[in-house]
Amino acid sequence: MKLGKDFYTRDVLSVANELLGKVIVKIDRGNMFSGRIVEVEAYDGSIDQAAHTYIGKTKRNEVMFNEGGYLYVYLSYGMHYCCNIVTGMEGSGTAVLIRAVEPLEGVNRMIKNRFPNKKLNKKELYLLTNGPGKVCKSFAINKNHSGVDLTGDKIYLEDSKLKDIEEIVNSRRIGITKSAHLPWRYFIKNNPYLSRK
DNA sequence: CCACGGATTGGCT
DNA sequence: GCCAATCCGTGGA
Repeated sequence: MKLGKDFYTRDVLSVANELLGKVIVKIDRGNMFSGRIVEVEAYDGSIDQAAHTYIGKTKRNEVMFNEGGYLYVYLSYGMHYCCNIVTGMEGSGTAVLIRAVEPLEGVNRMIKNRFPNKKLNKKELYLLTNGPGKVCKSFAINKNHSGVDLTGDKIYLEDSKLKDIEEIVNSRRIGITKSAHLPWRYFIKNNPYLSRK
């Protein structure tokens, strides 16, 4: 079942927690990609200097000020796209970065997107979507998808339960220097598709 | 106008 | 473990 508006228009930390285990789906001209979310990070412009929205509304970050339920995509280090789930009420400037997923459907096409001329062995399959840039590359998500309505049918999330044995843990966020102490990275303990242990 | 640096990745040591 | 690649948003002159 597709997650509705109410799921997204809540506080960012609750959404971040509950995104774990949910399935992100992209349908592009009949091609379906899907993956189970296993690692996320929360960003909150009101108190978090690492959030793009901390400096106020600009052309780049305006989508992140939408009400919850939109996709915010930005270019990282000049070469990788990263995608976020916008949360909260309009103007809150909060979002959850998707850092890693477990590939489900469309795996062969993901491999093509990530490694155009390469055959993968079993170990390399774990490198397909274990990082925010890798997820976007596999799913062919780019800046054109920034602002996509997640209650539509291009990109959306499906409800799904965590397995009984799975445990959610948290840590500091990865790759930032500002507000680095905030423990806003959430992930499924011991999942093989994490970007880091 | 220009300089700086970042929510990353992959290849090499 | 270290570091280059590569772009553009942002802020200061």
